[in-house]
Amino acid sequence: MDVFSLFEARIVTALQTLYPALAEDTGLVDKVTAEPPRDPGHGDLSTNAAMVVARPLGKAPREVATALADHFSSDGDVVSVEVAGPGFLNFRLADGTWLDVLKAIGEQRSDFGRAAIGLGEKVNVEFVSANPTGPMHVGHTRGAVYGDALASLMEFCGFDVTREYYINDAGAQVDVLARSAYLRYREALGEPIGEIPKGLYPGDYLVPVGQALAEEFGNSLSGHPEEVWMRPVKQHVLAAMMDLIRGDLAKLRIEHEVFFSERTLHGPGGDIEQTLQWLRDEGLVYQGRLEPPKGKVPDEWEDREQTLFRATDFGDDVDRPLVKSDGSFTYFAADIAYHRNKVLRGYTHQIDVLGADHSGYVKRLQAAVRAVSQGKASVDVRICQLVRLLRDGEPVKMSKRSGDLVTLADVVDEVGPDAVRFMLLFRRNDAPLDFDFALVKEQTRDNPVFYVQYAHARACSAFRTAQRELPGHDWSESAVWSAEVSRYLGADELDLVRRLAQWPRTVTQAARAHEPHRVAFYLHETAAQFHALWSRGNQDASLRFVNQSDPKLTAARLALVDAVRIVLASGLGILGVNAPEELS
RNA sequence: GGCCCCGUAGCUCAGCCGGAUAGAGCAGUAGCCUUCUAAGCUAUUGGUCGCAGGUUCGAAUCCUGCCGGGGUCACCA
Repeated sequence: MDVFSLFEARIVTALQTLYPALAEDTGLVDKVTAEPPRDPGHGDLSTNAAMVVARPLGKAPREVATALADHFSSDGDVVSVEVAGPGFLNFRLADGTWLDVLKAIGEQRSDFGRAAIGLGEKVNVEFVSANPTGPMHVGHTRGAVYGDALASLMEFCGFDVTREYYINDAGAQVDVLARSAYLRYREALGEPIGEIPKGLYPGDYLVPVGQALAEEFGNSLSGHPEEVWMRPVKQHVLAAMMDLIRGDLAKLRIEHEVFFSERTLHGPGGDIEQTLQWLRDEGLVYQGRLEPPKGKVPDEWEDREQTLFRATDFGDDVDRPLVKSDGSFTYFAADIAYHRNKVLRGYTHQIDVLGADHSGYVKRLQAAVRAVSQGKASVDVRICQLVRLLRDGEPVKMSKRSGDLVTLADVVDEVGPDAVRFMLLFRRNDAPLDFDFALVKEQTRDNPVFYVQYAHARACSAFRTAQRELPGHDWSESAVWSAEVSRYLGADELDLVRRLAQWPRTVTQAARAHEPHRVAFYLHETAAQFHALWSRGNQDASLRFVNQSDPKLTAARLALVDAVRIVLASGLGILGVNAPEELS
């Protein structure tokens, strides 16, 4: 139950009743908004309706507003309507309306706020897709958490979501990986290997892979040319790397439903060839030359005729090569085929979560999806900006060359999945982020993760307190909801209900914008309001949720506390953060 | 040089599809615990929303140009 969207619909209906000319205007619903005013002094709900329709009606905004106000003045849910400013309409809603919301929370519980805007539509969220050449490093973490939370958020809004991981297992880097693993295999057989040659992966994580290879194959792969061992080693090491990555993701509570292998797109008759043929049939491929990039020309620039995709027809800046000089397909050719594959699997809504270094890649992906779906599908490419790790206020240095990258596992093991997830989601994805170890591990209100979890734990503790101080009553979470909330809840409590009533609205807006950080901010603000209400009991014991002399009052207040708990748990659930019942 | 992202209080950042007097946290200042609820709360100081135009009833928000910071730029993945 979303009070605001409910009123939005009623206001539109009222407008069309008052002004039949508006019945034709189907765009009206999109333009008219009903939202909580920024200044609570303006009431509970404010609409721009009069200002939006005034011009097409040829009337003054305030005149329309007055007519609307009259229309709603006899409404039972409305206590007062006022025309304000240039033509705003400010509603003050009856307490009963808010108490209805509270009851709805008690009835719907974890389903409160769940929306149907997705209409079961299929959405594919592709995220992480880290190269399968080693463990995940911190740079991958943000995209991983963002993609997962976004997927959960959209599921909560009624989308049929698939979490997908694209495995880049087709390029030359995988051969390098196999060679690196082969070296470790020889090492495991007791051969001296000395320094890891340049160009191979030096990481220790390949040592166990070499040992496993030795166990599986004995020395049967030893002393043979690459043609003999490349296939089995590659297969083995790829599987091992994906296990490693899945393990890293599991630490963050992330699980993909689909792992899509790039390799399966290649080969005769494969998706890439089919896609290329299809593009040729559509006249979207041609042989041509590209201008060298403006500014500084790369040293190895070679002017040659290439097989090009007409990306500019679909909004890209230049046409893009599909075939490399050695005759193999470009990465982008595979990517077109991959996104076409997703379209053929029925995903008209695609979301790609990429790292900051891929920002230049956005337009060509959108062009690709537009082309292969003939405009029927679209992809929203979300770029996650860099995370800077801080320890004692100093940036943590990460050198790729020396191999001392900070891994995802290092960070999660140190601060825990809850803190990592919340901190990364407590910021817009497209803004850079500082991750301060000291702050994230702190257990004070300065740490937003802790602050929200503490609010949840406090809510739970109120029930335990009731049990202790008022024994003999049923203080289960289901029992308190039979309380007479209308009789016992005061103005400050209703203010908290007003905030809880914004939860459904927050959810749908965050989902539409693909911005899970809005959920995190909402939770933080809700926690703050709850903490404030709680603390009134420090000054005045009669304001405490648990009142030893009045079980009925206690029950009513605990219903509210439970509602807070439900919404906090629901939001934390979407973010993939635990909602602990008590803090240790 | 092209493209993308960012520019809001001393610091870190929100600002919902354009909405009313631009918000929060930190830092600063002034308060609240011999803990049934202080891992918390209350009050308060502080801003030419990078600059200049445009669109309109109304712009931090949309458009254009500039300034500053970051990323990226045939064939790598």
